[in-house]
Amino acid sequence: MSDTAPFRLYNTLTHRVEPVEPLEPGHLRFYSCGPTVYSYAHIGNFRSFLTADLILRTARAIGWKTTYVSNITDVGHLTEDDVADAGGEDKMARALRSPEGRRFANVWDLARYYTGALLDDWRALNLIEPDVRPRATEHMREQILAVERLIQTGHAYETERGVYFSVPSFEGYGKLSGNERLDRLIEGAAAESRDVVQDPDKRDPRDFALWKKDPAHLMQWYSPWGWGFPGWHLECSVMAMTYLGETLDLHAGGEDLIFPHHECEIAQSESLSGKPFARMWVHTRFLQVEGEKMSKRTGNFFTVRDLTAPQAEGGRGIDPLALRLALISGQYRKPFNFTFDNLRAAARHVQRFRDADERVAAALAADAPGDDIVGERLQRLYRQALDAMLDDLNTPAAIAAALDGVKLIGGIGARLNGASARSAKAWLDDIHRLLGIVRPESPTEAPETDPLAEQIDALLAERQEARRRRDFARADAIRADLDALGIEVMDTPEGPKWRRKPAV
RNA sequence: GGUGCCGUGGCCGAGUGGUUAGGCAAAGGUCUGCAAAACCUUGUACGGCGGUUCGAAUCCGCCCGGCACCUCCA
Repeated sequence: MSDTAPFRLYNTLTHRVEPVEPLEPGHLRFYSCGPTVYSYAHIGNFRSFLTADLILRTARAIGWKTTYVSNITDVGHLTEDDVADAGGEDKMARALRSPEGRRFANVWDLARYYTGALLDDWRALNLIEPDVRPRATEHMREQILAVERLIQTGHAYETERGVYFSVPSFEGYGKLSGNERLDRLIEGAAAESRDVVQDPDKRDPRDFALWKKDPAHLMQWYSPWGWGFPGWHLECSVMAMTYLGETLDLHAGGEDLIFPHHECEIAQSESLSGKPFARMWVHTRFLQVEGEKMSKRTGNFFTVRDLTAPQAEGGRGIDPLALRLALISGQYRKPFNFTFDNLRAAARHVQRFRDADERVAAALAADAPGDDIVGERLQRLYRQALDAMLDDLNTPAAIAAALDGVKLIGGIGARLNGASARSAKAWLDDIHRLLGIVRPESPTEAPETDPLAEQIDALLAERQEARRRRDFARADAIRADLDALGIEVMDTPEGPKWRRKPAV
């Protein structure tokens, strides 16, 4: 694939869409900030993870090798401290005290549980498994060593409460976020009237914690500065450099991470290595839900499992692939409004892909003779989809091309001979590799047996018998009964088929 | 106050100087006992005001509006 357009992404650092140019040509080294595992991940988290996933899929589609690292933050960092309570609150500790958290013996147990839940959601949404999924708690030694080195080189200092990175010691602070002027920062922060607890011994208000001394924290490690825990920003620097080298090709995360998290990562990492930390930064815009900021208070807060769990288990029974498609239906960099209308459309689209896939499989089995009448056009459509993705992940355009292909396959109908079906199959495979929306990639634990299957089959048999007698009133009555059960019946040349009606 | 993203038809959402985006919803049609699915047909929109141009949704200026971030916290 040497004739492709360049892969271009918007680089927060330069404020421009520019070609992705791996240090080692054809090998993308990529770090994506993962979540803190103190509860179930929500759909906003997953929008960011999906951006990373699509970057990988696109890179692989043009034949690149990828090394993908995405961390799990399992250290209990502090919550925002609106109440000016001393030192804020450990997120893990708070989660442990919450109604959902009481069943866990301790914070470690809690972190382990929510890590598992994250991985389940990850697979359900067809996200590519990272090559390395490092955990902050498993890289304590590296973090402590990094702090020691920063102290030795004059980039950090110790106070009674912790160890801080000295922002004035790093010239480039602010180059990512544009927060380069101290007075403006202070002005803005003051305007927010946020009283955050400050360590009075800090030398500069911008200095940030590398290590916090806290004998009360539920997660503690012993360090040269006594018992405590690492600053939040540090883990990503350390784990990224451990697995990807001192300079990464690409670093991604949610837009909230631009400042201070990524700004601080740059300061630490470049002070440690003396080299550029990441060549390119990609940030995913926050989503809104039904036009509003997603928040628990307004009741428009959704975790992945709120939507995908079966209705019997309190979820909404939404196809995970429909959720995936809905979440990527807007470009990652634009404001995105997640609505149930979107979700409904996505569910239909996923169903169209699935139907096309099945139709093609059937045609493949039948293997009717004839020339390939779709291959060329499908190839062109794949090309369009790929080009769209290469252009700063233009998912709406890519999905449009994919839907055009589905329509093309549908339009062929019965004339889908063996040769055409082979082309269509190859096309669906390609589209699926690129966008991940055609089929589930990991086996679902629940087998596809519906508890009502027996009853449904009996009713369908009775209906077939009624139809044979041309007793259509009876047949339609049975259809209505099934409809009441949430079952949709479709009469096909091969006999009746049924499926559960979509949840949205 | 600073920084950044954005404003397209009923809705979602591409397009970035002149030629069809695509989808959802809606209406009509083909097919079907009826439905569903699939396919066909129907939509001339670009926040406002100026400017540049033969020509602007697309470039420039101003204005209006939306969203996000702004320190030790995800």
